[in-house]
Amino acid sequence: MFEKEKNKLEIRIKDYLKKEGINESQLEFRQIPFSGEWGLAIPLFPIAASEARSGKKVIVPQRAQQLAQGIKDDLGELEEFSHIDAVNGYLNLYFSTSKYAQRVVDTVLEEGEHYGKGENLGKRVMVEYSQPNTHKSFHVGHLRNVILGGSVCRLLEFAGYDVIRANYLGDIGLHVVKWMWNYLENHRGEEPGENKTHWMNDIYAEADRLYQDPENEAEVRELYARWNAKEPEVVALWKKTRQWSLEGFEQIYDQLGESFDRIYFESEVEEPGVKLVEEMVKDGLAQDLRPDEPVIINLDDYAGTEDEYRVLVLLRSDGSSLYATKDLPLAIKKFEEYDFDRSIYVIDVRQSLYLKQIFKTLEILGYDWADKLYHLAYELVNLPGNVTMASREGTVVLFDDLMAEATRRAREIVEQKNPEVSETAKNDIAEAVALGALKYTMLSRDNTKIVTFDWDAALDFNGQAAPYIQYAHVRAESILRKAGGRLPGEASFPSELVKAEVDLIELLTRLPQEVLKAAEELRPLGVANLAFDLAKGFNDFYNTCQVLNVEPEVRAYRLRLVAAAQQVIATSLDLLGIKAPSVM
RNA sequence: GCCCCUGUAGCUCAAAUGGACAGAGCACUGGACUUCUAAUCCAACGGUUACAGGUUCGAGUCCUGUCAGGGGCGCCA
Repeated sequence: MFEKEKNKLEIRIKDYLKKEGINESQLEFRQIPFSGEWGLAIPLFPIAASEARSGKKVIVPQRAQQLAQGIKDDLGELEEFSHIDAVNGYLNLYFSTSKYAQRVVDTVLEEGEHYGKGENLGKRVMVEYSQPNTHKSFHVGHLRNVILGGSVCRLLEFAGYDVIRANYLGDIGLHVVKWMWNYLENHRGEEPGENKTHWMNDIYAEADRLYQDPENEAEVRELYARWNAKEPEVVALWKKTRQWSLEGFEQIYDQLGESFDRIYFESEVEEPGVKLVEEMVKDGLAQDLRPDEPVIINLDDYAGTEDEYRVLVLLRSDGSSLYATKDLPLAIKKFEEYDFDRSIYVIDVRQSLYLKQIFKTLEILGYDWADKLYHLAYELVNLPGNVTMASREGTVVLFDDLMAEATRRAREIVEQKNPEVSETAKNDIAEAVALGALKYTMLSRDNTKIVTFDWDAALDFNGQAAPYIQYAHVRAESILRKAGGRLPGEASFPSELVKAEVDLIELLTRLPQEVLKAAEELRPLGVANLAFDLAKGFNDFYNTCQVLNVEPEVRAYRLRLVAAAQQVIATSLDLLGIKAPSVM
């Protein structure tokens, strides 16, 4: 936002530095980190240090301060800045607040929901996320994946990428056959109820228990063989039941506000995968050790490394497929279909080595786009005591159970805070708050950090949490509503702003850079933090500055500031996939 | 045995990618509703950034080692 000022300064400062005998210098612009202050900060340490390195006898901190002072004296008075300080080796330039405050607010209001948005980059990024297994549950561990993947997609889109959302469903394998066996055995003819995923999971969990019995296991194996042989009856059942799962997932994605452009199925890449592996064997790339051992590729041999890529098993000794068998053709298919500039796999950290192997294998196969594949790893959601969530162990918190409880609690609070709004509005608010809280918990910690799921923490709506941010948004909208819904078209800002105003305006300027950073690093955390800071800044402003009951000139500029804050809070929440309600 | 991640306030987490006095929330203590929604705000309390070295003008951040926790490593997904 301040490129013009920065460029102008840079020229003048470099001129000064040249006079000091410093020809090559990289200027670094930062924000002044003091609350209530607003402007550009330039550390002079790097320049002093490079002088020291080039043999000049200087003491770096002293020299930095000396340079800062020299530049300050050389610059004299500048129109854009109220005052300039040379302190601790930094050159601090404080904005003339009225002019810049107005520019920030005007820019936000003019650009509206596009404020902070990047130019179209003409680059295509595919993001694969969610990847649930059909016929199974959808638990809180899966939730982190969808929330992270969804937010990353939004960030990339906002940053200017063309994003393709892909999902990859595990629709084949032993778990499916177990499910079908139990269905035929104990639930024949039944249909899913309202909540399809939960129902599917109950049958699966039961199947898994029954499978422990060797007799049942034998029956499952037999059904597996019939299914492999593509017996029409079994295939028909598979398709029908898979559809139930898909509809169940659709319910969940709707609720989460996610949708996909392309859904891949494991079943569609299995055959191509087996063929590909056979070819790799024929070409001498893979070693076929059957019948006693599987088909493998020794990646360290190709990479010239030791214990880095290890051995990847491509096909079981009985000829049946593995994950790797299918992930190779899947990657190829994705590239053929979408010709992406980048392909991101949102998958938990345990698969880091595995994906590294897949990418390496594709490289060995000669696909020059293999370097465009990227594994976005994130840590698990565990239960207290570091217990991993697993349907088979019964150690899971199902998404719909959590969602129902969170919504119920949110609903109670709405009832208490806002008894006069309509029932449907109450439900909408409760859902937005509950879902927002769940999402924010996942997004406001780093991808590399394990989330320990705890009911009390997950359902705590206080403090640094989505409802706090949503509430700030509600307050802003409320003021705007009471003002009559019309904003003054223009308003000049006074030269003296109070601290809360300056802080809030400074926060507004941070959105574009945070979005850029978050998209680049595939890390929504910074935006999550900014959303909270904005809300805090707004609440502080709300508390210290009257908007409606003040003189017209003050009312005018503050109304515009409120509108700008409302916009930026809404945008940052939107990037996190969190709804910004008008009332709560 | 090798590789990856984590270790910051009692608890849960931040920290503009090496910069100014390490910041929030929760919990605890005290205060603020007749004024734009108190799902709010203010104040106080709380730190040798696991430990030991090193690099640097400057290290929570980079390097080496140690300790602790988690994860991964030929036919699970």
